[in-house]
Amino acid sequence: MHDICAAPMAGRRERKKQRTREALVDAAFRLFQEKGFDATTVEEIADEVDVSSRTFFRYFASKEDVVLTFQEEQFTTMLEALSSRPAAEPVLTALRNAAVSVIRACENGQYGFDPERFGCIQQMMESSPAVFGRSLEHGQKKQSEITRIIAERMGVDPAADLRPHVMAGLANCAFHSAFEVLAAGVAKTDRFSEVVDEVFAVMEDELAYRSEKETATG
Amino acid sequence: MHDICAAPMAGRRERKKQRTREALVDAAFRLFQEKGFDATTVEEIADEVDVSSRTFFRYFASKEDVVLTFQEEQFTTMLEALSSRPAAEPVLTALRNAAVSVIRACENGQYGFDPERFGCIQQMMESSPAVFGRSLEHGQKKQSEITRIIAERMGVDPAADLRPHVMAGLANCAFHSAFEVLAAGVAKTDRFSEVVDEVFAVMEDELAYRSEKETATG
DNA sequence: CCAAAACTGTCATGCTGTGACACATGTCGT
DNA sequence: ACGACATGTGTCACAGCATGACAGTTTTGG
Repeated sequence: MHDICAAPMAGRRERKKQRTREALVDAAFRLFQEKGFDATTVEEIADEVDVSSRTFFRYFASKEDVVLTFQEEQFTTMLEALSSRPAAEPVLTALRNAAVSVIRACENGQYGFDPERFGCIQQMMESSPAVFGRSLEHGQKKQSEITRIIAERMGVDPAADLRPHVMAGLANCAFHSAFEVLAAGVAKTDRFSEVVDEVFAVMEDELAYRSEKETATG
Repeated sequence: MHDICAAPMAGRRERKKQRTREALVDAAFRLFQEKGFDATTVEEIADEVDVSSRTFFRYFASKEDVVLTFQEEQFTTMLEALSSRPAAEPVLTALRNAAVSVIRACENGQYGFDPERFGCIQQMMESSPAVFGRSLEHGQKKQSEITRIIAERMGVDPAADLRPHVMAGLANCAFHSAFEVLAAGVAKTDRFSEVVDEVFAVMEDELAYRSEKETATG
């Protein structure tokens, strides 16, 4: 109860939990890839690791949560990347660079990311609406953290200024669009990072072009 | 079986179905507002109309579907508005005007929209993640229709050009951002239409501003 | 008025997710 | 090493969503 050191591997119990968790994730992804997300039941996943279904739900709030765990990791990494972008960069550029660099890291297996699993997630997003929906939801929930960082970078108060919120939304939007474009087969490449980069490019170009014209709001 | 006239009110059966459907929607929204979306069960809704739960699911694919029905209507109206925007307008301006006009119509009770129900939906989006998630999902699914119209307007092939996809994504994004901003209490107004308009304005201004600077992607 | 089509209710079933309680295991102070 | 306490797990029970199957009823149309 002293909490002397917040080390990740305190005792045996912690290690065991960690192992169980990883085993569950492994089993889940294996089954997801074999039979698809929807066709895989929580019971099957739990059986594979030889724990009860109840235990599964003590580790993950829902079946989708297994997948979202990785979104979470990527997201955290992205936030760090964003924070360390030079202050001289325009906001959208910083977002673009941060996003692209992290996704590239996933694809290349850097920082402990598993490229195969990354691909598997992409597949599931396309094939299972439930996963996709939860992912959108998760992204929206996490958007506030991006907003905070952007507001800091812009030197404005996020409670009184729309702009950081909208910019954070654009980042989220870029992800979704990239997914949609990839699923629709419109992109020339299969690399998610390149698609995201292109999407950002389109945003910048298209909106810049737009601003040359009149802003007739009538 | 002749299908001589495709009139909406063919026979008594059709009318009855329509009445049941409306009764279900009414009951659902009443209960949602009383007890909240999550606390309301399908059985309660069905009981209120004196039909079985099974019948409820013959009208709606899910509980969330009751709410999404209205999103659907608004969306359709928005597509029509978009199609009839003058071709001279830049794409984003057309999207902005189409979106704002439809939302204003909802708020003012035009075209048969119920402002009270519109407000109720807004409330539920904020309070129930399930509804919000499904709404995002739905929006993403419907995005392709916006894409098609925009592609037509731009005179490009949506199967080979990213731009219409990204622009459609921006429209979706504007909605989400508006919701988020509204829920966070950042906006100076409570009118959804005004918030959406502002969000579009920020997109245009901010990205135009950005384009003045260098596009250093390194 | 009768036969086909469509709608509904009932029943059975599967899956997700949660609460309660007992049992086993790990942890920590002494 | 031993006992007290905290924590994790299994089992059981349960509510809710959603779907398939089948039988009974109403509507439709000739």
